[in-house]
Amino acid sequence: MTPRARRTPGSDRTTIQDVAAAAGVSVSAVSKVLRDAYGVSPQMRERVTAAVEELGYRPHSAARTMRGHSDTIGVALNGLTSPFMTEVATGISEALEPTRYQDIIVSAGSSPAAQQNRIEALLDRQVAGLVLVAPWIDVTWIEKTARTVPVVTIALHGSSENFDTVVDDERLGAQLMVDHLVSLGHRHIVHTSMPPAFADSAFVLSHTARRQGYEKAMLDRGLEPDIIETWYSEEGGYQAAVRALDRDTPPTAIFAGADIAAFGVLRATEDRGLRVPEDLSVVGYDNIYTSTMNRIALTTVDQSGQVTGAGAVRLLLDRIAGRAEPEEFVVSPQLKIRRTSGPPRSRNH
Amino acid sequence: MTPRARRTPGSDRTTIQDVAAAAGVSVSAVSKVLRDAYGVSPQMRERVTAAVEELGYRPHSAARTMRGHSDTIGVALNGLTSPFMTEVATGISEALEPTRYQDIIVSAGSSPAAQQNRIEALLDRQVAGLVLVAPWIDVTWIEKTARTVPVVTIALHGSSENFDTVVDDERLGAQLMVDHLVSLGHRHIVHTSMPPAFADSAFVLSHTARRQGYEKAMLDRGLEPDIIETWYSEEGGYQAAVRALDRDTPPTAIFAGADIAAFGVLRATEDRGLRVPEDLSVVGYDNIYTSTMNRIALTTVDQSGQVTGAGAVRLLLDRIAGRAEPEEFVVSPQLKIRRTSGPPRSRNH
DNA sequence: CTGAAAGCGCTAACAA
DNA sequence: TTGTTAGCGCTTTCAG
Repeated sequence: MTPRARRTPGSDRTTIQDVAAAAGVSVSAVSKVLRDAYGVSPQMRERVTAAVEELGYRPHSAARTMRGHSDTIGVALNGLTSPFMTEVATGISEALEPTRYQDIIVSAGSSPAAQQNRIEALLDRQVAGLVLVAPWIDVTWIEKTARTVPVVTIALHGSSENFDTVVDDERLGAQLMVDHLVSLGHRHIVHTSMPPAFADSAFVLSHTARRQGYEKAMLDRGLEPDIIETWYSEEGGYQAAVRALDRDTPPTAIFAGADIAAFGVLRATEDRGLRVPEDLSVVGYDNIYTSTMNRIALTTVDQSGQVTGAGAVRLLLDRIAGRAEPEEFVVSPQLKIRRTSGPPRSRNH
Repeated sequence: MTPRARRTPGSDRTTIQDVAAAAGVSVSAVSKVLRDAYGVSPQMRERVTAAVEELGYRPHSAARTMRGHSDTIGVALNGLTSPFMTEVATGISEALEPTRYQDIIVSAGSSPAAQQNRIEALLDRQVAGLVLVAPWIDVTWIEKTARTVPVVTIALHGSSENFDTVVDDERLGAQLMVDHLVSLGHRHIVHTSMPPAFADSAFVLSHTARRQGYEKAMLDRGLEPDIIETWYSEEGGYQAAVRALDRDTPPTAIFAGADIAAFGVLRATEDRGLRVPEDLSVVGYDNIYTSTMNRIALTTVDQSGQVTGAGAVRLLLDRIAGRAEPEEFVVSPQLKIRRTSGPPRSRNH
């Protein structure tokens, strides 16, 4: 029962061989018990379980993986800094809790090349499935990848062939917000956005869907869309606000594409001594924690990161189990009216 | 039945064998080129590289791992919700960028059992090293683990034997804050903390170090420490503030152990119509993004998550390279004086 | 119901 | 300098 001389690193590791020897059974028996495979007698199960317990045995993940048995789900985020991202990640982890899968997260960065690189690294690790959150990557590449491994994307709007998608209904969310502002009396509403991720594609990322929702909602009400393209960041929001407020006829409301950008807008109003919402209504999208604080009280749109993450997991597990037709899971947004929006001052007429 | 008929192991994957065949050389030659090992002729290198390129070959990570060649660093966080955590994680990723290692992150949860479980899962994946951020785990277990795999902890204060530590000098940070408040004229300063992680141990986690720093600083100035133990959360801060303000002689300043708790304190002041800092100074620790906003402008202590993460990587790589003696890397905190702290109202005597 | 044995893709002796 | 080959720890036919 002495395993032959080991010479590799990690020589003190308990292997399935050790367990088999201790239990006085074959390795395949141990393997079967471990995997709950069919055809093991209760007493065999018991002996093995006891040996596993006693030796503190844990299966070698890489060895399993080599036989095509990965129980790892890879999650690629394009950064940990956005609270929505982390909420999604938390939702994924929680949804995976009761399953045999565990997730590993990589922060993939925002450049397409870096993201692709990190995702390939995940693939090299033979993940059982992939969740791509707001992938800033050519969709044909995703389609190709999805033919090899189950994939579900989050925040990518469009009809996929080989992977599933989970999206917030951002067109609706943007519409809710425009409705809110219009009902307050606003006519000139600026939206801050950022450049589309894909040049010519049937797919768009969240921010573009928000922008489209805004455009349509404005047009539907006979109002003229007014979009300023910067970036979803505090500074981006600030820049956009400066540009909007420098105009001859500044807007009465600024609808930032993201809460973080709305904070930049807020900073611009403070710089100029404008009161919110009396002089300018400022609203966002995402409902991150900071927005809920009493001193901020930003009117925004909430999309549950928890629900989003959990939906992605459900779809992914389905797909791992064999489903091949693409599915889409749509999360409903919810308007959160707080104190940064109000009726415009009737400044003229 | 097998649900995953799609990916028969070996069917569509390009292996090192394929590359060898395509290049007309042996597998070991390919392996050597891939690993930049000694003893390959330039022309061999070129042929192999060309074949790798053409076939789009990528090494199978699990197979490498089985030969003891992991290039994965595991990072265990006890949650993604704390901005400091994510900043550290970002720092780690960035510091790993130029190396051959890549990090994978697991959100380990806050219960010791769950954390241990997730860390073991990382170990099963044969990581080359481990970064444990604020591990809420029995240190003897960490010591034991660290004898098997290189480990560095973040936010764990104490002298380790088998692993390295990166800490913010939180005792100093707390002292800076007490100094600041005292110099403003405060005498009665309440500190909000949370229960120590370890019952009897030479090790303490950040929050306990902050508390110790506060206690010592108060005592050094002949002032009486006044600690309320709740939790580092908005609600925890709120509860602590309620208890402090309900006293016969309420404090003139509350030093929350974390910014997030300070926000709860702020909410309590709003509930009671207290002005900050006129009626009460409120300060925190961490300098998270929200605290920097103009509308919050929380006085706090900054500890760079970037520097912390990068420090952890440096130590870990050193240790992987062979260093055995434990090292400690101390990050200096910095006081950020903003608008929630000011002189106490001279209400009486 | 149980066990022997053949690999999974790769690295590292060891030979040539 | 290059190639051959024996495993790493596990799963999985396929016999017993």
